[in-house]
Amino acid sequence: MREKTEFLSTEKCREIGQSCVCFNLRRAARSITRFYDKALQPIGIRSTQLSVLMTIKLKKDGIVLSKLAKATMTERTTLTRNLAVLQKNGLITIEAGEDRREKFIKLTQPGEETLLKAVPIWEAAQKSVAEQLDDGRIGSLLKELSAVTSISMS
Amino acid sequence: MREKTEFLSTEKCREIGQSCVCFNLRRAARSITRFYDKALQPIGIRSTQLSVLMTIKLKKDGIVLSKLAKATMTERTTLTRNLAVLQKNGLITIEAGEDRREKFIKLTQPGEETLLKAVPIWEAAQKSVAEQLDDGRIGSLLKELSAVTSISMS
DNA sequence: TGCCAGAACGTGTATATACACGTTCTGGAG
DNA sequence: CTCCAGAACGTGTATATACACGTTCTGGCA
Repeated sequence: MREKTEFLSTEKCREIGQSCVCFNLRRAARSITRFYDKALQPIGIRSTQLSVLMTIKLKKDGIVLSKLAKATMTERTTLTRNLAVLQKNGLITIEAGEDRREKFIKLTQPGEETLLKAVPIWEAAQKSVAEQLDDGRIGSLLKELSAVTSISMS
Repeated sequence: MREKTEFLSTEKCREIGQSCVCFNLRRAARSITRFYDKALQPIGIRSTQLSVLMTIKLKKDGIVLSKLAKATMTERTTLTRNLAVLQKNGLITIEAGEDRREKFIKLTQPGEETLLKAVPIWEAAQKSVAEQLDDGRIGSLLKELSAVTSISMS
């Protein structure tokens, strides 16, 4: 067992920084989030909230918390906190189900109206992104993101 | 000005959810972060912290906070908080520069050692991701992420 | 019927993120 | 030299994220 002179070259660091899927994905997410959030600012919601509202809207008569968590692929406890904000702002209601363990999430009227106002804003933002990427690249990007999302923890 | 019966179809919602770059990027980022974080758990750092340490390592004699923020594309005030954790855990030092407005960030010895231990872990995680995506797709993914990251706020 | 495994959920704690606003400091214009 | 515009940074506040742990409740088994 002789002493090894371990050494981490700056080259190696640079290579890791440039190729790390996690870092590059997180950085892109921060950037795109700032972009969408700024666009949504006039109607007082953020991109995360929009995606939650959209997912709730998919179910006519409300959706159970844990189902919503599964649909958005958010940690359940994260979603609990996110929903609390939406409830505070009057965009959703949270009520106990018949099975009293369950929480039913529903859109309120203001929630519906916010969604309506959000759609053209979202479309403009999405269009802007599509234009700033080469056309067609959004399709392959989404496909690759989907693959990343379903990476298993084995 | 007649009353419009505004209506948001579930079809539209589904389409938005499936094509929204922001939502899909954030979701993928959450997923990949969980993956890398779990891998890094044995050495007590997270993926975000690893990328910060790596970026610091790129500069021999420390780096000024705002430069580091630019390099990692993190909000400066976000980085301030992230660095506080690394400092608390003894991985970096933060000291005032000659220009007393500036803060110099440097790796400590434990910080260096943590980086060394992180490299093989990172390589294994990255390799695992590469295998679960089709080969070559990482390259195009990184290219598209780079394009997304540089989207302008115009 | 009584009981318990498991489902569904909340809370405590910690990190990550960003905007608005305030503070300190430097360098140069006058 | 004085003063101030701008640089560099911190703090308050709010949202987003996730793990560990605890609580409540349901349905089925003995």
